[in-house]
Amino acid sequence: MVDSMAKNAPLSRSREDYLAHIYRIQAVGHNVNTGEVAQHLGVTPASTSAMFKRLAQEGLVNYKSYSGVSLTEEGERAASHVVRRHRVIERFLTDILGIGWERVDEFANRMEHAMPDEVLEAIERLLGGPDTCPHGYPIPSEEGKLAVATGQPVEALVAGEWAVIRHVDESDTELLRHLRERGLVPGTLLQVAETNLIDGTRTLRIGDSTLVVGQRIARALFVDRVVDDA
Amino acid sequence: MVDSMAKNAPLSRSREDYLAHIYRIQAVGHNVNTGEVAQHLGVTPASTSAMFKRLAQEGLVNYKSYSGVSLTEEGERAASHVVRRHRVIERFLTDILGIGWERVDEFANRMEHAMPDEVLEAIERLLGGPDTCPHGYPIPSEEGKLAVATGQPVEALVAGEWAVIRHVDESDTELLRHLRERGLVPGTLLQVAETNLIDGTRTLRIGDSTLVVGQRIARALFVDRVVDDA
DNA sequence: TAGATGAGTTAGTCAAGTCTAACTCTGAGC
DNA sequence: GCTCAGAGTTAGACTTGACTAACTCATCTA
Ligand SMILES: [Mn+2]
Ligand SMILES: [Mn+2]
Ligand SMILES: [Mn+2]
Ligand SMILES: [Mn+2]
Repeated sequence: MVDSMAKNAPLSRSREDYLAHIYRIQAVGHNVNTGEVAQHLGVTPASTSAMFKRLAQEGLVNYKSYSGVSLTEEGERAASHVVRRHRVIERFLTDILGIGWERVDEFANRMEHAMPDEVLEAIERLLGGPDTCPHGYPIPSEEGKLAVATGQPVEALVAGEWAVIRHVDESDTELLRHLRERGLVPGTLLQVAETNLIDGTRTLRIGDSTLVVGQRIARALFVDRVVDDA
Repeated sequence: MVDSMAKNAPLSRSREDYLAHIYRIQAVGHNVNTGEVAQHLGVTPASTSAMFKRLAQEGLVNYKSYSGVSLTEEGERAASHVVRRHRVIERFLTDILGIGWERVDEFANRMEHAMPDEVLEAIERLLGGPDTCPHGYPIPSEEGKLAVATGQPVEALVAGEWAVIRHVDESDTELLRHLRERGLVPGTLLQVAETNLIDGTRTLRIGDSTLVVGQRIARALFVDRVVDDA
């Protein structure tokens, strides 16, 4: 309830993008350095440094020169709102409008900054309160609570293990189309039948069919192990 | 087909707003002066002058100092796209999301700049190709063709005349709520039963009921006369 | 433990878009 | 035809957020 001197000016588009990317990097446990943020956002490290300083001044991140940033409580609140908008919009685009999941991340990146709260809430009601985006990432609640994204890359599994796909890397359009065409979507149960350590390929069993995938895919699919109690 | 040196950089949000407002003013036959645009956009006349110069340089408007602007062919194409997005979004907000018509203009003003073409087309398909916004204004076609908005204010009618509401002024939230509650929406048939020239009120007959309205409403309702062939 | 390497920061510049204050043009009324 | 009020324009400043080029710091290696 303490409002901590909140000037209620809405955040600029730029700030929202920086915060959301910091949030996503933080969510996978990495510590957030200038270069990684710059790369994700397609700006120079110099610009990122400048923005880190502004965000720190405004109390949205903790920033120590040469050692990266972390979100403050206020920054995390703001960031989770943006990520929430992003993921709900993605769901809307795929589920209601029928747009392919390989394109919705890009579209949501634009739309996430221009969506009034009331509109977002109406969309969420229409969708029936989804809890993940189409790529499997959890949607933060209104209050900023986020279900922890479990999962590790298929690369980490050994032959014989069963697993369920939880989420997939959403940054590569080509790869996403590829995955969907092969049924490699969140929720799918699979078994690693064979791992070929020479060339990095894996043979996956999905239902009745088998599929050989290379390293690129083995790193983009995040799964939870399932105990084989057959 | 002639591309006339089109650098395909997308227009800035600001340019889109200026162009769209110029378009709307031009559509009702007014000539477009600095002050009116400035007022609509909530900026100073100085800023508007500066933008007129930029738009002229880019070939989007014809501009002669001290005598206003008009859209070039290219400017009209760009402007009609923005207005089209605005009005389709309004329809989406009212018809699919159930948001009240008094708020959708404001929301659409933000969203109109962040809506990819593919998303807009999908929304339009979902709506079944609407041809007006919720307030009755025509939606320009993809190619920029616009059905002419007919209609004159109720103020212009004399006692006894019948008319159909075509569109309503959409800028005033309070007024819009008021109108909807009284059934004064596009498509409604009414008769001016009486005009009181002393205080500017009119008595309207709608279906079985009558309604006394003042000047504010009489100027906000745009109607087409209907011949009374009873 | 002294470099060297590369990530990160600072300094300086730029473009877009806004503002205020001071000006200049236009046309309505005399 | 003057004149002058008000609409419109110019001048100059500011903010945001980006860039390049030159620097500085941290760390890893020899
Ligand atoms: Mn974005
Ligand atoms: Mn996603
Ligand atoms: Mn707008
Ligand atoms: Mn409308």
